[in-house]
Amino acid sequence: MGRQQVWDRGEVLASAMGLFRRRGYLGASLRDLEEATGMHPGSLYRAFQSKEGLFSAALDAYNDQVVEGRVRVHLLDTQDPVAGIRSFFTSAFDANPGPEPDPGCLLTNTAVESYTVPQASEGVRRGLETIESGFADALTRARAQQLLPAELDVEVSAVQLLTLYQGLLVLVRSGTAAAKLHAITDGALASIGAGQAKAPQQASASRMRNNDE
Amino acid sequence: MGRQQVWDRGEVLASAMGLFRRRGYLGASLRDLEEATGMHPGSLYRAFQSKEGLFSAALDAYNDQVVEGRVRVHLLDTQDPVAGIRSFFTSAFDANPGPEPDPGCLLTNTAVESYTVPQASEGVRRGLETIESGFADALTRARAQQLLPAELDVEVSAVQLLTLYQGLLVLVRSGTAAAKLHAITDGALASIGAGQAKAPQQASASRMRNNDE
DNA sequence: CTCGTAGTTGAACGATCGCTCACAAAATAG
DNA sequence: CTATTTTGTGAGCGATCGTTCAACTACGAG
Repeated sequence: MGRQQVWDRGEVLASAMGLFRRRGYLGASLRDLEEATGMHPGSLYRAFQSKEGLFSAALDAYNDQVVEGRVRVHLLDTQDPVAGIRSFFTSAFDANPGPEPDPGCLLTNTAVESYTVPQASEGVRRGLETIESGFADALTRARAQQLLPAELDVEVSAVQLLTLYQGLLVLVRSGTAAAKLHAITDGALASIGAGQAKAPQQASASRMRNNDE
Repeated sequence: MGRQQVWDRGEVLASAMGLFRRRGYLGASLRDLEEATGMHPGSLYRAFQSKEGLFSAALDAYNDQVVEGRVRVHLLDTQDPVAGIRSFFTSAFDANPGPEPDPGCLLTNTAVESYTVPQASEGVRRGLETIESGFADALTRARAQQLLPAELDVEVSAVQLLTLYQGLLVLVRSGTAAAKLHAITDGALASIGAGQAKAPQQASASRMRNNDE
């Protein structure tokens, strides 16, 4: 019984997530969120109790949809795990269609903003672990396919890739040129020994040199 | 002629810098900044014109003092450049004395918060470049001392270290355990080929395994 | 001692913040 | 229909935001 809900939780969380990714927790005001989601403050607070509650739900949705989706597509379900690692990196800065430069990674941004949203740290931890274990899976398969050196330490390399990836996202936000980001991606693959058995794409031959956008 | 200024610009900027590092630009309110610096709004605005102006000055001071100082001590003035690179990494999460967990890197935080403080991007760029060229200098000297492989590409490795370092700072803010951060540092040195000629400290023998603080 | 100048002080401005709540609207039950 | 329950609506709350400004205080010059 009672009136039926007219808004879709997934759509609302997607809109809120987009705003939080672009502007951060503090930078997204409730008025902004109302406009983005099309909801009114009463309904928002009935559903999520507070701005923090909405953020928490958006972070969970980000983990469940964006992070897990990207990990699955690029790292788990790929035929060529090495190419998957590469595309996992490049898709973070390539293929930003329109005028919006970059939506930002909610995990990276929230980790840095952690002082302001302390109760979100568990969500951040969960997302980072999802990425790390995705790297570990891809590395294990790549090693089994002899695309990587047999003596590669998968656990250590997975953390290394996670760290490089987070650093790359920081550089993306700082406005680093795409060529440099590609060079970093090449270096990441080189550092785990890729290219000693195969060379699936055009060589990484010094894409650097130009420093700016 | 006229009344003489009673506050020290360096001290005021140091206090403001500390607050911005801990809480970010949006998270540090003017009331907070007044308390931290001991100044009153009138004087603050007379001297810095706006909150953004104060932040800009604090970011410049951060580059000139903290970043350049750390780069000089660990990367430029060291006898052993490889050990310097290691200590540059570890000093970002070790040696946090008291209750405060971590002040945060103003470059990392500002890059991520860039939407809110667009005119700070030049300062961020400058700081990142200082670190990168510091790495390049240390790598060049290390290679000359045959501490690193002769075929090492200094430019590529310097960007790689910068990216890893930024990623490390994100992980620090996410509450990653110190053991894991040490393992990342070990991996960073391993990825540039350190340890093939010398082993200046206790081995990196799998410090991993424990996942949490 | 007076005057002009540079610096300090803090009350208070309008705007916006996160949030509440009384009420209206839409659904089911009897 | 009426009664009950759930959801949507939006005016508006107190608090705080970044910022301004008029009064006040210390200095040097004449």
